[in-house]
Amino acid sequence: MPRTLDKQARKAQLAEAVWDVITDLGIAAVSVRSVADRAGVVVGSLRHVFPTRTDLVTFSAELMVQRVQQRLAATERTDDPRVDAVEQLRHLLPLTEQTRVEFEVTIALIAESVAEPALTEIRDVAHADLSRLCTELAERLTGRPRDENTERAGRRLHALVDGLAMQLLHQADEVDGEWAVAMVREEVDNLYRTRELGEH
Amino acid sequence: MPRTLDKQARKAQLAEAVWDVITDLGIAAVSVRSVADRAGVVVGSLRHVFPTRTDLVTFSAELMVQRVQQRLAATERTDDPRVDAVEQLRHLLPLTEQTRVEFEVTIALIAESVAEPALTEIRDVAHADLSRLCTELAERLTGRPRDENTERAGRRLHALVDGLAMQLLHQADEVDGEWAVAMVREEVDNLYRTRELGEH
DNA sequence: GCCGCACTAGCACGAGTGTGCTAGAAAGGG
DNA sequence: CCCTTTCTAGCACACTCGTGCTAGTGCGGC
Repeated sequence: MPRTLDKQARKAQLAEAVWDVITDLGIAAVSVRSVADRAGVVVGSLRHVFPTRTDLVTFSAELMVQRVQQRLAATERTDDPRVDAVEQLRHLLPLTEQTRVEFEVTIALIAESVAEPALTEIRDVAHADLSRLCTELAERLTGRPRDENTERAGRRLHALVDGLAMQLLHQADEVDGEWAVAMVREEVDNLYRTRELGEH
Repeated sequence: MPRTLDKQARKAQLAEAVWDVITDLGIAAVSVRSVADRAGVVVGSLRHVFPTRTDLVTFSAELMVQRVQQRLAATERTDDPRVDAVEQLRHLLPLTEQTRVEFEVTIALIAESVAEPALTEIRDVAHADLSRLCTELAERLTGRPRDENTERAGRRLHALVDGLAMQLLHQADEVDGEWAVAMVREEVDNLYRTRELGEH
């Protein structure tokens, strides 16, 4: 086998360049040339890994979803389901530089998905996963099996987190966003309280 | 004065063509040519009204915000603040073809605003207006003057509506979305209940 | 009538786009 | 050593883009 490079690392490097361009110049500025420049690579090399622009942007979308899910899975568990829930949901809010980038990129990809069918599927899967997570959290918090109540609670939690994310995006970077976390905690505590009600 | 056309109507016609293109092909496909084609007008005519692309898209953003606010203002009042609140908030959810278009366009404009500073301002103003509406609704529902409690309730309401909108967008067109309205109603009823608590 | 301006129609240019293609460089296996 | 395969580098083509510009067209006012 002749000279071979770490293809996964190269792909990740290019995907990160895509995110850079999106946050700096917007999704419209994402072209094979701009991304190659940003990654410090010539167009030919980029196209050796991603033959078309669609390949490039769909991969960066997939990697983004994957990264978020890894982070979600990596939050360690405690014996208090409330703490766990808040800790996981916190990772979905644009509170840090990283999560802020993630959210901006997500918005851009949603906007682009009208023209790029492959993105629609990625987005749908990610959304369904998030929805499932929220429902599971609701089950764990209330201590009840899945029924229409826990499902509704899960959807509500999901909506709250998405809406708070939207609001944090409109808020300047330096302003503190812990009020949003407090609001999530409140919702989580409310769900937990119904469990205590049932146990009594 | 030589031959003169209704400039406002022409601008609106072109703005609607912009929305059409966004929902069909995505924001990336919005060009002076595609929009002129969609509106059944030659590029020269479009450019007589909107000299640059930026003028075109900022105006369509402004018109969109204006339309939504007109509809909000046009919802007639009853003597029950709960009914009023739900009726107004319903207009912010992508439940009909029209509101669905509005939401998709909003997403597209958010994505584009990274590259187009004028859009950022429009978006910020619209978001602040919506935030104010939600706070006012919270005040009216609880029957309390503005304080940190009603403000938090307003933010919560706002987040819920935005999040539900996001979820409805991911839901196929034909599926019923009244569950989201029910969730809004639930939240509104909860706020109203704290008023009864205070009155007792 | 006919003058003047709002409007229509479209050409032209330079820049940027995605992608097909080819030629060279580099590195591991024989 | 050389040979094969991966990767790099870049040219070329057809196309779209925004915008500057000019020539025509038709209507309202005099």
